[in-house]
Amino acid sequence: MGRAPCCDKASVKKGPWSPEEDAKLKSYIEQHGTGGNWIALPQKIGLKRCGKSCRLRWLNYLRPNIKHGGFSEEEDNIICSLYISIGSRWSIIAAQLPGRTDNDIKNYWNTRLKKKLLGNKQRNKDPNPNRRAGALKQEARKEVNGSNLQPNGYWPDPSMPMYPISQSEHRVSDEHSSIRRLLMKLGGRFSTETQIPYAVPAEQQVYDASAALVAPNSVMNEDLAGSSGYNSTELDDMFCNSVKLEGLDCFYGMGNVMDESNVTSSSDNTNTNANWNEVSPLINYQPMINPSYSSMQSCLFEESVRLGTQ
DNA sequence: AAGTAATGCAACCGCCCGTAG
DNA sequence: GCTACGGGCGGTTGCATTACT
Repeated sequence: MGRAPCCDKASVKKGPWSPEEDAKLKSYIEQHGTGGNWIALPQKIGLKRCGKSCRLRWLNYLRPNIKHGGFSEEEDNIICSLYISIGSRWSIIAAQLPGRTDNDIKNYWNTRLKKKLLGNKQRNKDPNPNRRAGALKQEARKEVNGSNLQPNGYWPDPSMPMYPISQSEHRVSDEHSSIRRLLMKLGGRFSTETQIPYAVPAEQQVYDASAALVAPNSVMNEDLAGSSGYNSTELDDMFCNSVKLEGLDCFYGMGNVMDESNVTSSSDNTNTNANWNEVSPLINYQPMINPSYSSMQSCLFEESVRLGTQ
């Protein structure tokens, strides 16, 4: 016997929320709170919606101080760094980015960050947009013909074998670990500023495996120091003593502070699973050895070779 | 201008977990 | 200890918009 559904699916409305529904839900929660029971809430306010749908709408859209879009480079780095360490636990990642929801971050990762790493250019950032579609069609044709040349200048470039698309499509489960390995080698630093708009000469595409060995956290701290104004020793002390770092909220809670349950999760204030103490021991930030687009390309190439030999 | 493909995001689905009875 | 239930989460889908031919 299966579980009883949380609501009568035949009588609840689905699809986009109307402004009226938004207003009803928002005003009720602002006045009365959720009452601790999302399932009962829609009946109370006369909404023909599933309780889960109400919860999602509130958390992802109606809640105050929600930020949409416009991810900064710093946020990119945080997302990538945390993805290295904990994988696709979006609610935990969202908890480190005030105003961001897990859904937002998940979408951002799936639609942009991942594609950046895999070498796809964003449409709206294409320096030569008129050529893009034609180049893509050419790529498709050449893949069919067994060629890997990329005339548009984007990675993978002519000197590097392409990540085999037909195979990768059947390796969805490998993709997560593959990207994680890539990010680990890159040390979590991810910047659009480092992208280069032309093909990387083959002689520059040598990946220095020795340089990608795990480095001490203090090196990561040097990175933080650069952006925060603290030196690495101060950072070490602060982390050890649970001092909240101004401008480094993403690392807030690495000590006992978060245990006091007063840390606001951007995704869900009641998210008891987003326990930083539980997760932080798993996190091993590594430095960006060579934060260039070419090094990312080389890493991914190496990864594709590794997958191809499995 | 019309048609097509690609993209981004809101919303849904289904599973897992914690907890009350 | 068992069961039912609600909350929470990650994965996936559907559709509107945008870019391009």
